[in-house]
Amino acid sequence: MGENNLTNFFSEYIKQESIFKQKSALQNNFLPNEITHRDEQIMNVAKILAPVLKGNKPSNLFVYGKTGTGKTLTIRHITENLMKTAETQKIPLKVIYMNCKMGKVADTEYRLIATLAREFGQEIPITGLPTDEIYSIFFRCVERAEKSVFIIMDEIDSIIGKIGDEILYNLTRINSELKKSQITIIGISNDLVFTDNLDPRVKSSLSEEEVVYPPYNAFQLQNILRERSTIAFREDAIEPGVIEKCAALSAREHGDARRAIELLRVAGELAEREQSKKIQLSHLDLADDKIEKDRVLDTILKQPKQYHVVVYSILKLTKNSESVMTGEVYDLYKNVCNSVNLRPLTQRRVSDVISELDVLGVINAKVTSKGRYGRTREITTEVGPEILDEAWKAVSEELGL
DNA sequence: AGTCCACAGGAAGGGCAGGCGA
DNA sequence: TCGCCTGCCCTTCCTGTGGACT
Repeated sequence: MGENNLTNFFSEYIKQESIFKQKSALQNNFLPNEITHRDEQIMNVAKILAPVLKGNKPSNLFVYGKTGTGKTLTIRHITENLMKTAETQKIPLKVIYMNCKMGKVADTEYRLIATLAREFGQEIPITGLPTDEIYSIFFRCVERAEKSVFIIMDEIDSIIGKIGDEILYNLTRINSELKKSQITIIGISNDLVFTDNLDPRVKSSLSEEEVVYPPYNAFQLQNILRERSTIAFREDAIEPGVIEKCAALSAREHGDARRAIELLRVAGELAEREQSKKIQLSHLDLADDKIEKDRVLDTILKQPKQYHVVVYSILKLTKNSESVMTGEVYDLYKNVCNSVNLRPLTQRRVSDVISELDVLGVINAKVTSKGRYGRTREITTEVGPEILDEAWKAVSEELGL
């Protein structure tokens, strides 16, 4: 492309009206004014938390629901409103939001409590203090603040899985020693059976109240998408039927609104890149593929090198035949390892790698018996051919083959 | 009915990194 | 800062097994 062409392209690009009016409305940290189809949950949570406005301690609360059911969104919505009211009424309230999945912030007991204490302006060394000390520092901070404190622990299942439930026990116990302040814990979890694995003492004190968020159905997703799209897109930027199809595609999975919104955003981006004036049904299909492709590629590339060799071997073998067996994969795997100077893992381990890849949804591996010819896994690749191609290219390149 | 293939997948332990308490 | 502990990856060794073949 010559220089003039390029200049033309850029000036044309500026002139071209964007499909988007406010793209941030489709970003996942967007906080809409109105939340659709969650009235019941919002009212329940609001009733549980409201006593704080009269100086009483609200019950601890647990919120369950699969991803994209509006848990984080509604809790943020409610607490923000609560804060406003508390401010005008001069009620001392502090809300701390923590996402427990964020590494380095809240992935150990020490860090988590330290993060909480820092919220009160307390300086805490990154390491070095005994955990007891951290607790008492935190305790003093809270007591000095003379406030009602809400601690929102999002994705709480992920830390409890990692560091155990003792931390929750300690946090709830602190409460009985506080005189001028009080702590209310709001746990948010994707895992519906999460509390079953908790220590009974923790369980009873923590899930004093529970609110469950069911998945959205296709109809509800449509409404949500409509609402967001009127903010996000120019008028008439969407062909009829697009919203309906987008909702249907996502409802088919498990009513994940986050995914539905992402799908619409990616479709919009693709439409814009094609310089199309409207989002069409075909853009949705492309977006669906793109998201899946990115997901698969992402998960593959995130794995260590050994896994790449296994994936490489599987992809190479499945080019010629529908399905392959563990043994074939392992033979090729060993050869490939030799040619890229990598010490091969044992078959036992590769067998585990294969089943891990299966769990990740990169491949399909089913144990079958071939009778006289043994028992093995039948490995197939279920994702589309163009995804395989990209994966193949990425992995080959990475291995230098 | 019995054999036997080609693995699956459990158990135990080695070795290593990274975090923890002192 | 250093040893200790823990969790993770991996190996070794092992037993288990569905069904085509004899």
